[in-house]
Amino acid sequence: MTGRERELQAPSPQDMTILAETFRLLGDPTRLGILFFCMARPQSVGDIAEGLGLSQSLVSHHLRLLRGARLVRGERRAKQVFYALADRHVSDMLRDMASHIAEEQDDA
Amino acid sequence: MTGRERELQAPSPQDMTILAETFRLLGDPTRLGILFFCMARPQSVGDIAEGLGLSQSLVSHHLRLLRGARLVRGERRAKQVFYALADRHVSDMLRDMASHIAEEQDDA
DNA sequence: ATTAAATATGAACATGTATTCATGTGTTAA
DNA sequence: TTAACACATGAATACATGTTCATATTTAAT
Repeated sequence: MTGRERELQAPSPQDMTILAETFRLLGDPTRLGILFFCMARPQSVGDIAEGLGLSQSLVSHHLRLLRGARLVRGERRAKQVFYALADRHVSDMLRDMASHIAEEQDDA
Repeated sequence: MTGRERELQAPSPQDMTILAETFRLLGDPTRLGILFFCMARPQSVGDIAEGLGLSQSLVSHHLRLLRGARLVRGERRAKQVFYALADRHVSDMLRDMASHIAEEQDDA
C-alpha cells in the first residue's frame, strides 16, 4: 500500500495503439450494430445484412475489418459463414461500456 | 433466475448512438493520449500540448470535441484552463478497456 | 461440368475529419 | 489602456473511410 492505490499508469505505447484502433473500429454505428447483433449467438453474413437492413457487401467489408482486429471470428458451415464475437473480452468490453453509458444518463 | 443469466440485451437506439459516438471520439490516438494525460490530475492546455508534443491549437480543437461529449471538464484558474476527465465513468471506461486490451495480448 | 447460393474483394466516389495557419477572445499585470 | 499570456475558433486542406456497384471466389447441388 503506497497510499496512492488509485494511481493509474498510462498503457504502453503498443497497448495505446491497439486501444485506439479498437476504439476506432467500435466507433462506427454500423459496425457496432453488427457486433451487438452477433452477441447472443453466431450469425451468418446474410442474417446480419437482413437483420440490420444493410447490403451484403457492406456487411462483408465491415466484417473484414472486425476480423483483422480479432474482434470477431468467422466459421464456415456449408455455404454460410457464421460470425461471433472473438472472445469474452470483446463481449465484456461492449457490456461494460454500454452500462457506463446507461448510468451516465442519470446524472445529466 | 431464468437459466440464461448471461443474456445480453442490445442497448436502446439512443444509447447506441451515444455509445458509437463515444467510441469514435476515443478512437483517435491524439485524443486518447490527451485523456490519459489528464487522468492523474487536471492539466492545462499548454501542459497537454507540451507534454504530448502537439500544437496548442490542435489540443484545443480536440478538447472541444471531448467537452461536447462530456468526456472532459475544463475549469479556469487565472489565465489557464485545467482539464480533467468528466467523471468516474470516463476514467473507469478507459481503465476497463485498457485492462481488457492488456489481457488480450496474453492468449495471442 | 453447370448452375445457383453465399460470401469476399476491388475500384470508385462522396463524405468526414485531423491538422495547420491565422486570427479572435478573455484574463492578468503594468 | 496597453501589452503580454493562455486559450478558443474559423477557414482551408490533405487524408482517411464508409458506402455502392460490379465482379470474383468458394461451396453445394443437379
